[in-house]
Amino acid sequence: MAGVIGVKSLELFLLPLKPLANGIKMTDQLYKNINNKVKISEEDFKEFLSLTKTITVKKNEFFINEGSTAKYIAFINTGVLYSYTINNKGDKHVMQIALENHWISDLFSFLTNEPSLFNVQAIETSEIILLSKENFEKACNTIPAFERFFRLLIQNAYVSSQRRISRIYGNSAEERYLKLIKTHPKIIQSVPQLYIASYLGIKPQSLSRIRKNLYDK
Amino acid sequence: MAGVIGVKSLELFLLPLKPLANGIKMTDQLYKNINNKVKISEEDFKEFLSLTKTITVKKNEFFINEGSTAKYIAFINTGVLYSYTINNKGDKHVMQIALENHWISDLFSFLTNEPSLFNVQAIETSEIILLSKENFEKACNTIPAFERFFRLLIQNAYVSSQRRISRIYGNSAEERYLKLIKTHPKIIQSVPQLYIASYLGIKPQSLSRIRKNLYDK
DNA sequence: TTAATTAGTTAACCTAGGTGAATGTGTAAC
DNA sequence: GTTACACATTCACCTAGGTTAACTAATTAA
Repeated sequence: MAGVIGVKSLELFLLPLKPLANGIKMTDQLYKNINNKVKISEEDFKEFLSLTKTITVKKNEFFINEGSTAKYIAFINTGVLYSYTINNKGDKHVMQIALENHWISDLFSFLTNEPSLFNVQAIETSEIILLSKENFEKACNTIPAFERFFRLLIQNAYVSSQRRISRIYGNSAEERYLKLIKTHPKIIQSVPQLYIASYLGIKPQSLSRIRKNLYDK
Repeated sequence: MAGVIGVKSLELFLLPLKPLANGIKMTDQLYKNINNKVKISEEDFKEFLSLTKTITVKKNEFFINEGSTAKYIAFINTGVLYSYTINNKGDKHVMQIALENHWISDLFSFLTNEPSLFNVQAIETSEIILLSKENFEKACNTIPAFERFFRLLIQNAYVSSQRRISRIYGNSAEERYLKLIKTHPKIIQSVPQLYIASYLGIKPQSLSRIRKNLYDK
């Protein structure tokens, strides 16, 4: 499969996890992210944290490989990851771009243990907090707020994919591009344009042209 | 909102539910549909059935109105329903077409009690089995197999919307049309072409042209 | 530091699908 | 019945985005 050659899978890098330099600040971001959706006590959060491990994914390293089961769900502390499929014609399609303070995984594979349909890869070296399937279930069973949180996460993933279909059908590529950079301005600096183009469903040349038209105006 | 005028909402028709003529056969289909995913005992199924009510939705009647909360999830015994949004430009986009032996609702609204983003309407007079939110929760709490079944239903809805995005990005309208009628041949007889076109993300004229090209070959 | 890749831009040309308008067809309403 | 309206087809023309290819940055590897 094109692109996979020469890049080691994350699995190899999982065990040697190093303690964080700025541990407090980073988990703070995760705490806010969760607390934004469900109210959790600090004790519950600490218990949850003990179930996670924080690792560094190097640029272009794989977090999930298409065909293997997604064993983790990840919260991005710093950095950017993206997920994509390669269809039977050999075209790559970016499905998700996940910036700092967002979650990423192949949720379906993670939940069902079925082989993943996506590759998930780091766009830049990123620090991510991992929750394994096993500990995910532990957290859901022992901390009711987390069960609720993850249910919301899944629901939101579903809704945003529905919204994306509506956007594809109802808006031109230019409109979708403008919407994207308006809601996620950081994406321009941190994500190569060819991935943004793919996410929007167009070719890199077309995105170039669209940008030219926009800035000529 | 265009299309809504003169068509009564389902809510008005909910109470006078009539007993089914061919009750046994119909619930049989539902039993198979559930049992296909999770193994349930006949007693559990009967308990589940007692939580549902079967009604008739007349042609063009609304099952869910955009903006109001989806109070029910429906299993289609006979007939066809479809869901759609109307975006801010006034364009209608068909999001789901649900034939006999399928489930339909606005899952997000149903699960969260948020206002629905979709209209769900009967394409032809249909006989549907309804489960209310209240009884959905009862079923999930008292019958573990049902909790599992509905979790699977939600997961599948999510995956199929992801797959749809891949299909839109990687295939031409003609390819998507061929794929659709191959997997759901019944759709041609029971769904007006303009809805099929909208579901595929193209205009009715374009679908006509595509069909012409196909059958000229 | 340089060679080799990978990413981005531009331009000429092509094509799938959109648009608008005319025409036909089936079916519901009176 | 016939009037009306919603659906389908066809055609001529238009346009957003694809394709190919040449050229220029940027990165990365050696």
